[in-house]
Amino acid sequence: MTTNITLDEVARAAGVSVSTASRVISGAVRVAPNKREAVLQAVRDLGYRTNLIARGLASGRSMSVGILTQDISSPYYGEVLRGIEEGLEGSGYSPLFVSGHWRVEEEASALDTLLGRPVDAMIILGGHTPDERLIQIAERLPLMAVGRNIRGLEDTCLRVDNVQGACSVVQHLLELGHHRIAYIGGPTSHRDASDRLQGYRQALEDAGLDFDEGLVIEGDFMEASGLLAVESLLLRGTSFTAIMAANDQMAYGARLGLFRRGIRVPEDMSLVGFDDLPNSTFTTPPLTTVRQPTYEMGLAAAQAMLKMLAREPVEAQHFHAELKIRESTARLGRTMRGRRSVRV
Amino acid sequence: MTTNITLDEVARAAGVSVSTASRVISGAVRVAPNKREAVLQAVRDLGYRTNLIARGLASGRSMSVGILTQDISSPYYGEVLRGIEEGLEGSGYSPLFVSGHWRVEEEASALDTLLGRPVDAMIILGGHTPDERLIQIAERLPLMAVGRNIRGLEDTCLRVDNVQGACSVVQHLLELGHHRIAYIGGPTSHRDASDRLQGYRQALEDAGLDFDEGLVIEGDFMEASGLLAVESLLLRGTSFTAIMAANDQMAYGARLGLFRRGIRVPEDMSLVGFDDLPNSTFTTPPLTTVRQPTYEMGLAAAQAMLKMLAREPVEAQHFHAELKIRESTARLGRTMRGRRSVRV
DNA sequence: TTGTAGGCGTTATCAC
DNA sequence: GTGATAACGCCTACAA
Repeated sequence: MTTNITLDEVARAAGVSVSTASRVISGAVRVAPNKREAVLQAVRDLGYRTNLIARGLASGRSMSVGILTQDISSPYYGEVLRGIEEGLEGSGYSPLFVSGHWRVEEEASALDTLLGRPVDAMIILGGHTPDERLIQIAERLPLMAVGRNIRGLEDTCLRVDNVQGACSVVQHLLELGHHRIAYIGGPTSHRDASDRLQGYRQALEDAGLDFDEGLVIEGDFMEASGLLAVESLLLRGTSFTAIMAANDQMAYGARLGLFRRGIRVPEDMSLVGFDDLPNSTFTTPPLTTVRQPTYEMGLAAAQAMLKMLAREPVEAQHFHAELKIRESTARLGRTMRGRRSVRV
Repeated sequence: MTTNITLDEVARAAGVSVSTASRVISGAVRVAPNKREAVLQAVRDLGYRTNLIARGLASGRSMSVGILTQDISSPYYGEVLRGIEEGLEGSGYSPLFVSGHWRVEEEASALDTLLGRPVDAMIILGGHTPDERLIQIAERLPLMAVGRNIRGLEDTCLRVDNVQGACSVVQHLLELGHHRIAYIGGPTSHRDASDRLQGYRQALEDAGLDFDEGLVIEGDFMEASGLLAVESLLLRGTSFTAIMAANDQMAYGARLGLFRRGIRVPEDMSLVGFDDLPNSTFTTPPLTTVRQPTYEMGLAAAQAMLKMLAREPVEAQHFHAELKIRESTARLGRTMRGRRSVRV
């Protein structure tokens, strides 16, 4: 039990009524300068702090926004969270983070937690919650989504074009002379994963190349699966000169798998990721990847949400995925003399 | 404005009083089975959800705990946050994360935010907030700290022995035959940093080796500073055969710096980090480092805090730092033939 | 401009 | 067991 100073005591100390004290604290309304000072003085003296719970009940606004993320320690969403935090800075709203771990039931209970608080608005990061549920929630409070597309709420969904991003990777590799590009995909249930795979296929098709099932393998977006994927690909015996992973984490795993086999990147094998995690600048070699403006999207989501809370209209925003060419990709054949076979 | 179903409506629908409805919802007290069922039915029918704000006001407990972290996207604290989340699971308490970014004023306002909500308890992760302030807060509500030591509150501070951890690194390197061990430290204002430096010095002393200023350089715990540190060390012209970084992030940077110079790890140079970030298993080569049980500490912090909330006594807990020997360290001289000079 | 009083949704304290 | 009713701390008409 936290027996705090209440507005009542402040008012008494300042010799004014609670309402006057309230007005001073809340700011907006005009109050006589002398009384205002008296109140502020009392606040300082007593160390008063507005009880946001009480204010929330009285005003009907909790001054908190719910953020449904999938993993609080995810390097990918971490950047988005940072952007959201930044965007909320100084707005008076506090973020309330809950994690869904990509499991529908867990997301559902996390959403219930947020609705039960209740929060004034929500930002949804990815996840598998059905569109219907989100639309339902959006009817009751401002809702923004990052990294997913909700049919009917397109304007409040912040996404990058994963198809295009994946295309640009393939094009880059093709330009470097690679024709046999292995693909380590994400879980097919995941929208980003399917979009990126689609980009890979489309770019190959555009280049007049056949899609080869034998070059594709499915991972789960985690490092270990990238490692295993490389092992599997090598065991298959099909030849390839570049690997494209559907995200950076799997690319890290793939990198290690190649390292274990003594296959050099990029001399023997080009490697590309997707996401441009903070770490990708510092891998050895730095990873060619696709940068999504995750921080910016978090920031934009927060700002758009604040607009909605202020009943201002928000319009659709587009974010571009940008290919970051670093040192994990190289022209095919340039170092052919030192090249080892990638066949096992 | 979220016009929600209220207890009142539920009670009316169930044909009972609000008090009875409240009792059913809250659980504890006994209620006639038939009325209980009627209430639960009404809850389902109307889709009632307890308003935690109102409950908080009435009960004096907000059922939320404040977590002061430094960076919501920090890979190090991320693990702790995950542990805390897990530890709170099913307890009814929700975590409220705020970030201080290692800046005293920002931490102070973050703490104010938490106190103003108000939260029922707090967990402090690192930071530079003065001990006095934390002690002051701890008098009003249960408080646990991870990664810092508050004089007078030792029992509620979860830490690992950084000195010992750093010692074990040096010992490992000495055993491998390294005598010239460069050290990339963290900011001196940082307690973990000074402890680790102390461990480095102490281990050298114990081994009868002189401490060489020229082998030590100060970074800021970020990757880029590790890269710069390697550059500086090489420019100094002093020779060394191993690098010990005060955290993994700087070790990543150092790794890249060495890579750029064509210095191989571990053939030409052994490299050790500290923290065992999730990524360190997947760098090339996997990094020898010191594992701190961060997830476990987060979990333990949450559990201890729940105990305190239940007015149960908590006792001091000790966590051990464990040297994880991986592939970035090797015996000196073993690959001497292929060795390049590390002098520039 | 200021104060009084009612209400926000729930829990807690009483009687019954 | 159950049901009125008074808090909880604040905001906000409404009246002065």
